[in-house]
Amino acid sequence: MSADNRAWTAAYPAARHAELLLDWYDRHRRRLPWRALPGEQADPYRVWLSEVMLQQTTVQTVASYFVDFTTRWPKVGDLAAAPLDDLLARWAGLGYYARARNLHKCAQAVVARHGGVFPSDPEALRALPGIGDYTAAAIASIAFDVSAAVMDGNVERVIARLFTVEDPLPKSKPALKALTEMLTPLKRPGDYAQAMMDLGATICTPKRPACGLCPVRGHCAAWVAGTMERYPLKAPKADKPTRHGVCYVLMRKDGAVLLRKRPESGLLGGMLEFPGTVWTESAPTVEAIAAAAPIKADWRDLATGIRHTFTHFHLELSIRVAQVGLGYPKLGRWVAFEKLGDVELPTLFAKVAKRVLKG
DNA sequence: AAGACGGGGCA
DNA sequence: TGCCCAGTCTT
Repeated sequence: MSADNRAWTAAYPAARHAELLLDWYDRHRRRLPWRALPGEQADPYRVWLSEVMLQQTTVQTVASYFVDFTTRWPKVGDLAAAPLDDLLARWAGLGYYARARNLHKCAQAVVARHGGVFPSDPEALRALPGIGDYTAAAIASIAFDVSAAVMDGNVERVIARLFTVEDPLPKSKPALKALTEMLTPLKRPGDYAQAMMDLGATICTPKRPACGLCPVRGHCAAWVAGTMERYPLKAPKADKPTRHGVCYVLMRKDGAVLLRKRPESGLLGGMLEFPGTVWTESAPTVEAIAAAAPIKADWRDLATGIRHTFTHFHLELSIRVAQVGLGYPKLGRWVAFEKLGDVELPTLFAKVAKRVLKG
């Protein structure tokens, strides 16, 4: 850290910063389905559910899922009692399906370990499935008024700019966390955390931040220097390989298609898929393609397949289609084509279905 | 410490 | 179309 940086940090007016931010939040707070009204106590169940959904996922995407979940399962005990497959079906499209499996485990643990009441202690929360540092601090501060430092990607960016942190992420995380702890107030810690995240999402954006609207720009080292977009610095990322595969869409006479269940853990764990080859970096051999067919049939190759990008690889998936009569109950799970939206089908395979429909 | 793990938004 | 975004768990 530079001498300038140390001096700025040592002299930082943390109390004034929190005051300005909370005042801005009171005037501009976003109305979101999971937020309590001003002055009302937040429901820990709703805070937990929303925070898990918001991991790696935008507010816009989460909103409708949150309403659906809380309508269907109003209390944590309702979620704990639901079959996992029902939960996965409603989660389909949100991604990171381990979150849904852990959501179910966590609901059951809250019932079993805590009598159906969420604990307020960040350490106890942190011990529950699917709750890490971020979510534990978010629940403790938002639902229980515990002064815990909440740091997500938005907060990391805001802090890196306020203090012109020169170390790249993820190496800088401990320093950013220490600065967040220094700034988090004892009063209204939950509103402070939500204010920082709102600021990062709406004003202190990755590109072209709207500093003219920022309540704390006068206390922002990057704004003073005019170098906002330089922060946060990041370590270079590895490039993604491309994998290839073939999948089979077997259409039954009555309009149902054949699906099978993926293994409970790993990529798209516990979700449904169209049968097919494994996905490999070298294109699958003719033998491997033939061996992956669910039955011998007159398979027709679609002219264009699907390209889909996962976190760590691209996938090019070719599609083969065939028709059969009724029967074949043992082959897998038959689902009516128009009911594919109601089952635990990840977006990748929803794209495959859509492509088949278009020919 | 590094890699696994989706899908949506935006240029 | 291609690039960016970013919590938790596992190894």
